[in-house]
Amino acid sequence: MILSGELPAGAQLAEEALAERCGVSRTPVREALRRLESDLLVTRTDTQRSFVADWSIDDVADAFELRAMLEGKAARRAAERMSDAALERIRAANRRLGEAIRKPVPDVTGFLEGNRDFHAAILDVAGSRRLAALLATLIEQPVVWRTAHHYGREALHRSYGEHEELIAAFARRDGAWAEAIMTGHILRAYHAYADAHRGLAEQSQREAAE
Amino acid sequence: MILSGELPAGAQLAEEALAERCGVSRTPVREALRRLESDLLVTRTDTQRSFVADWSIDDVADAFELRAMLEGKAARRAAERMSDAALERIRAANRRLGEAIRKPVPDVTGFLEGNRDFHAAILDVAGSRRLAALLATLIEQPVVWRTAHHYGREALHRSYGEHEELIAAFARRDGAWAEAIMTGHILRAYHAYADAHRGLAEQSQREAAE
DNA sequence: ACAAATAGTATTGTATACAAATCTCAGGTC
DNA sequence: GACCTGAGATTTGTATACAATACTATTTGT
Repeated sequence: MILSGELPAGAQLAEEALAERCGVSRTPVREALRRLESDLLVTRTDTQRSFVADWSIDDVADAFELRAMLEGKAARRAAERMSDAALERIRAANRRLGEAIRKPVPDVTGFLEGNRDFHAAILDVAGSRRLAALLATLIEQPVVWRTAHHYGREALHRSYGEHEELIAAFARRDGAWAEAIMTGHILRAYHAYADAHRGLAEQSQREAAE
Repeated sequence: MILSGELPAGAQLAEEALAERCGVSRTPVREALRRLESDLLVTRTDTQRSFVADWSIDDVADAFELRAMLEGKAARRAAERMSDAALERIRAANRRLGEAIRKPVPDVTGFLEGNRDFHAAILDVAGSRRLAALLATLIEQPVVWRTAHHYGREALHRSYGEHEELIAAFARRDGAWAEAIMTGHILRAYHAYADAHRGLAEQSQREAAE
């Protein structure tokens, strides 16, 4: 509900109300709220009231910056530990992603699935449960999720191309190269989002002026 | 209980049993288990049974490596945003730490408090809620907690000295310098732990041989 | 008119009951 | 002897009730 915007930023999340809305009791709602809070999607006041977190543009930059660092680190470790079997799995994920975006109408859902598999496979090879746990809290964020739908065809193809370059770095077991490409890959995604967001903000300003 | 070793690695954590042991109902026990699970202090099987996580030496290395990276990043950001007031707060924390270790019998608890304040102040100045959230899951770990008690007087003084050097980097607003010192500071703590741990392992092997 | 107090409402915390899933182990089969 | 099967015991998931806390709005005193 938060991701889809059904619950706007700042809305109070009363357990009872959510429970009724979802057709369950307060117990599972409480656990969900705790999890969302640890992901910073929900904030709590000092008196334990929950609200939908308000993601300022600075928060978004912050999240992307950290994600760039951690995914870069993961790519470096993955390159240093890459097996032939794992490399093939990563290649397969990017092939699927490539097919999705070459369709007459780009298949954004297919792109997202391939993208997820691609990054998950790298994280597996990196072999750090802790790194995986930290990244898990950063990747399923509202911003990441909404971004892809704003992508144009050329942005999708650029992602595919960067993935291919990562695969080249993995094939050579070059950790430094892999880290550099991955860091750039994430930061480019951030700027694509920031540009789109700026565009949207200006558009709503124009609308307000009319 | 996990930190003190009262619950050994691998022990099953049944909600009912813990609830009785702590004199509360299952509800708060469940929430605590979820939190500990997200900190990787507790693991769950695919069928939702909880056990005390087994921290291999590789897991410890993993945690320290990530902590070194993230605290290094925090130190860099802090140096770039440092105010005079914040710098004074950091200096005060290290003064307290210095007094604790100069006593006839080093005050380890005082050292730990000063150390915590020192690192917390840096994290505040770094100004990234997200970075703070990620680090929170890494710092209160069993290993970190037990390590300080193995420290000798010279190790405590070395920590104090490294903190002083960090303060010098902060005073000059030199992010790269601060990051380098902080990364080294954490990695040195890791190797101090690893050495002590190796010593303990050999000792228990000798005991088993008798 | 403004601030403090207070009563009533809303919300969260905890305990408990029962349902659903999982595990254990004895007994049977090949 | 190894492997399946199923009944009983354990354990977790969810619903619900009540207690404790926090919020809101009205009243009351200055």
